[in-house]
Amino acid sequence: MGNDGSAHHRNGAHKRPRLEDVAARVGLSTASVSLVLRGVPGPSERTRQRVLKAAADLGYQVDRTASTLASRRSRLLGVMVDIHRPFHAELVEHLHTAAEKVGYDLVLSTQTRTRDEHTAVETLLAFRSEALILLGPTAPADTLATLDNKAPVIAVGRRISDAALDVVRTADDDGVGQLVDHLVGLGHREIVYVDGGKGVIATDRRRGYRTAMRRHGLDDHIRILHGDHTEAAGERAARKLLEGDSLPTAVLTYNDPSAIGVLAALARAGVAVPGEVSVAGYDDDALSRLSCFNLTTVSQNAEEQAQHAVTAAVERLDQDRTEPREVVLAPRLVVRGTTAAPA
Amino acid sequence: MGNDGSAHHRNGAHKRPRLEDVAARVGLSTASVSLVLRGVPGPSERTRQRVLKAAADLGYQVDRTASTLASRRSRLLGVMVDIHRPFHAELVEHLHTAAEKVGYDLVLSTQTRTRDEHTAVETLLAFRSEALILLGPTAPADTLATLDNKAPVIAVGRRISDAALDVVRTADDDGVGQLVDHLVGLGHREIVYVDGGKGVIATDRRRGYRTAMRRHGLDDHIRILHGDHTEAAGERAARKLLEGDSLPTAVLTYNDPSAIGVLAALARAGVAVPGEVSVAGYDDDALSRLSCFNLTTVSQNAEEQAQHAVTAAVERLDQDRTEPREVVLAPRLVVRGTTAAPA
DNA sequence: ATGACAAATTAAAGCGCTTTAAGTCCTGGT
DNA sequence: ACCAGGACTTAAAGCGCTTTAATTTGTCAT
Repeated sequence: MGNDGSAHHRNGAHKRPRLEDVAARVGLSTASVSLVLRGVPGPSERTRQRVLKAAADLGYQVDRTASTLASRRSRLLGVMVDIHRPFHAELVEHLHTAAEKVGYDLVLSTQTRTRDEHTAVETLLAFRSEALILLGPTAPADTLATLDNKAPVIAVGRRISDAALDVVRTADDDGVGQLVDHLVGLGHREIVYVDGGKGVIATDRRRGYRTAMRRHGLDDHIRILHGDHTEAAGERAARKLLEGDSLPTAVLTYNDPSAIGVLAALARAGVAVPGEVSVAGYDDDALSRLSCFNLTTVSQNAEEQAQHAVTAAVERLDQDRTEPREVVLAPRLVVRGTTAAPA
Repeated sequence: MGNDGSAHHRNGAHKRPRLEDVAARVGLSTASVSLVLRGVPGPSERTRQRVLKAAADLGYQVDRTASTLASRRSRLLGVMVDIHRPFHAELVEHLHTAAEKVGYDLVLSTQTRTRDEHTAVETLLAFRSEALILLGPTAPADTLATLDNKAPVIAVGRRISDAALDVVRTADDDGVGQLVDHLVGLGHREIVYVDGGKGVIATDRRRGYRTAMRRHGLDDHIRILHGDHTEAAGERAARKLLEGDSLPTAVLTYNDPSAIGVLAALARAGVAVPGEVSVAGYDDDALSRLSCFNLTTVSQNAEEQAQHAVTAAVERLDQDRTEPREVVLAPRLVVRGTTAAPA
């Protein structure tokens, strides 16, 4: 059974039903059917019911391309993501619900190792995205500004200086500051920071560390180790620490993978965490939640960022806001098992 | 500087240029411009150059919606992913390059906790995807078969019985078999398997374990512990093992997170890996590559799967293949540091 | 010059929908 | 009866492109 009538796509057997087919079925014009299907007031209740039924019977589904063309609106928000980043996955999830609430749809385009930001964005524009939500864009500010002329750009997760763009991000310096506060509150003074290299975000986090240490009068304890965004960097930094005379009582890192690296190196050297040394990361990766790490970290609140990004887009599109706006959210400290009072 | 001329989207300042604008600029018809821009032979070389230049000057970019409508082809492959799964990210990356090579574009739609497969697929259809590449679909076979009537469906990563669908997957049973072979080759006999619960994939892997054990005459050593796809399941299983009289010499798990759970529980109990017990996972997650785990596992070869999926789609669309085809690839054993000869 | 034929170009008809202006049909008041 | 006005419905003009058939232009042999 079940081998008849399937896989006949090619032979023009049945193309997808059009508005006209539905209209013919109920003996009305396509205009009426369109009205009903879009929920526009006008058609009588009886007509509504008949059209809805006919559409359902035929399995009618509106053709986005046609309706976009006709209405001159796609009601589409283009989202550029890096599909390899778990945090982006979370953002996308919330972007979907936020967008749906205001009647927009999302079209995703990802950058990868072999597909750059530019390509990803072009794709979004080719789909007639009305606004562009860029997650963690790395393009220079003026490139983004140019892009903004084609469609409102909302940059998420990164500070952009000197560009009249909408930006939604968390205060990275504040996040690291919260970590420092947390550790100092526990009694730590020798708190080392493993850096994240160049890049706006790394810069902000580094500054956050410096500022917070100074605020606590720990200027003399400021110590920054070279690093990047990888686990390997964390390991290297930890080994460097282990070579020294005495260990600090706490290590902060640029991000979670780096913290995992620190954790691994310390474990290998038999250093107890958090017994002898406290460790904390940043980003609240899925990684950090693994019970074997149970890493204290900082969460960026994806939901809130997504919500603000969509709101920003809608304000641009439907409420003709024209002034750029920067939304800076406070990150949230997530205390888990790798931080404790010093011995 | 730089505040004039930006953010004027709203005031109808300059809409995106149309074919007609380019045509007007070079004094030709839109037909010619269209021909040139699509690389269709016909226009003279001189015309070609002039059109190309004009298009570049105006920053013209074709409007996909219009051209899809007019040509009755979208040249779009709809890809349903679960954006939270790292492996899907890898697949998407390779799907992009594979699709580009054959002149297709990808449109992505993700399922999430709040957005089910059905919604994701409807979105793909609304964009007029010509074929649907579904990564790890969970819908029942007949649902997929129905869908296949609207557009060719290629299911990736999951076995589908009794449906005339294209399927691309790796042989899960073979993968686990390779792990068993590897361990037996090292001298192991007491090899336990931590199950992945219900689901086609879990079933296949379990069977692979059973079959391989029998093949090695280890029928009496077959032991399957209850589990699922989570780290927590691995931990529970390991604790159960630790409660027993004697530990097995090796533990295989349904997937990598579960193996990580096993690793964590063993570490906590002071059991050396791979000294006392060897452990292996499945999937070659980014997780398993972390140096602190360095987990022996099985890789699914994303690139090859992506390539086959795109090929399958193209065969359906452009070479009117109508017979369904199942491509079963051999997974690849990845030996890392958690497996060794038993003590 | 002239006609034949190839090369280059274009007019015009859609694609499947939305939208606006223009109907059509009732109802009820006068 | 007749008309105003409201409630529905629809004809028709696109949206920005592709594509086919037809037209124009150019080239050459006669």
